[in-house]
Amino acid sequence: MNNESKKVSNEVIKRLPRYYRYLGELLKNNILRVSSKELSEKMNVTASQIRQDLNCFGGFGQQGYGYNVESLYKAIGEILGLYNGQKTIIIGAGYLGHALANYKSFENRGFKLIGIFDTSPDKIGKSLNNHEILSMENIKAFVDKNKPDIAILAVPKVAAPEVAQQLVNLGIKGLLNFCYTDILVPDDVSVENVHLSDSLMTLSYKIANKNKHI
Amino acid sequence: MNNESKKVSNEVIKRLPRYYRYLGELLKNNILRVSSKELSEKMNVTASQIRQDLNCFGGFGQQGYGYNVESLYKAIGEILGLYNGQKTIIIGAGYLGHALANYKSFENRGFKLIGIFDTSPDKIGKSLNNHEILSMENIKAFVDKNKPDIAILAVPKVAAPEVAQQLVNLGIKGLLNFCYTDILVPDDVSVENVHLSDSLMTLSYKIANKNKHI
DNA sequence: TAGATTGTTAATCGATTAACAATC
DNA sequence: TAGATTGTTAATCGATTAACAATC
Repeated sequence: MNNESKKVSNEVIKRLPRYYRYLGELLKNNILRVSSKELSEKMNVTASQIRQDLNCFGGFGQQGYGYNVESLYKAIGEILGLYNGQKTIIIGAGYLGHALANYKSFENRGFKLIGIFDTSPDKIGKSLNNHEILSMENIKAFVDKNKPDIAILAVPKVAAPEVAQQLVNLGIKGLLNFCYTDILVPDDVSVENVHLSDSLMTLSYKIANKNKHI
Repeated sequence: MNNESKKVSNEVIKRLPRYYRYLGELLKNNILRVSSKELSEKMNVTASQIRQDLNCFGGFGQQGYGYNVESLYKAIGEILGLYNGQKTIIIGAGYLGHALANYKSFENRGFKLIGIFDTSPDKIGKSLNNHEILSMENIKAFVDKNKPDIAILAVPKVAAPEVAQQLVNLGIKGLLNFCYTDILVPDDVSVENVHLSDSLMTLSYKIANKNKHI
């Protein structure tokens, strides 16, 4: 579609949310302008990297002045697709599902929670953060009707591959996967994994090998 | 301490848990040996990368044969510090704290949950996965006595910096941070962040820009 | 032994940093 | 205008991949 775009590296993309967060803080503190140098000191990265990263998407700054905080904040939000009102469903109403359903940043960042699903009769029909927990039996009808953009997978690990497959078949194009398994999807579907075990093990490594890194 | 060790890059460290997971699967399926080529096909990485990564820590394979699954699995577990029985506490007994306290992989990977803390009188004294929720007022005494290795931060964002500081002052050397804020710690303390908002935004970007990546 | 596959060195590729002309 | 800071090119650094001798 956009034929002038060169490939933006994954490293850059992973840094965008962090820029967005720091700019949001500045905005909250009524700071109107920031230079790459100032921002780099706050964020503990190089000014050069910030300028390179931003210039993947366009020239947002002004020589001699720096960047307008508000307009850069909005531009990055735009790039991240946060103003698309992405409709989100949560699959699995266990503790993790509860935590996610009550997660404030959700709505704050432009995501709209539109449904929560589970298979357990104990949970179906109950209310969670103003949403009725729906039966997985109704998921097809729901997705056909409401066309969610993102599904958050918070089911037990064993159920993950089947549920993921089902969601992909129904046409969901984005999965946030909390299950401790890699999920195979077609090329036109995006998956982002949150593997708590991996984070915990990485931390464990760092603690165990701290002396080697000082 | 280990003066022959060259610095292991962060990229390599982040991949170790995934190797560990795949080797665990092989082991579960009674597969005794694996070559870097076979593993690379399963994991969708290059065989060269696997061999390079492993050789940061030693020669675990055997020419003409490949790797013994069980001994490599154990070796990586060792490297990750999973057999150190790392004592872990959870700070914050909200939905996220509940999800974490009930997280099975925890104990499966050698971490020992030894305490859960909260500030809310509603929660203190209640039981969570066989642990009594303790008051934050008692944290100093608890840490002094039980010397936990890892603290998982699952408190509201506003409380995060103060609580983190408190934990560091008490001598905790590892923090798993679920709060949406960067935490500043001394050099001898390790922090691993799990920023759900970041993952969600990265996913949002991928969905919004899918066409550019095919 | 012949075949397979490692460990390791060398080549390539990509990401980060530095430098500086352009320009506000 | 002079000073500041960007956008962008060039240099450096590091990570990934390829190649192959060593060896089981």
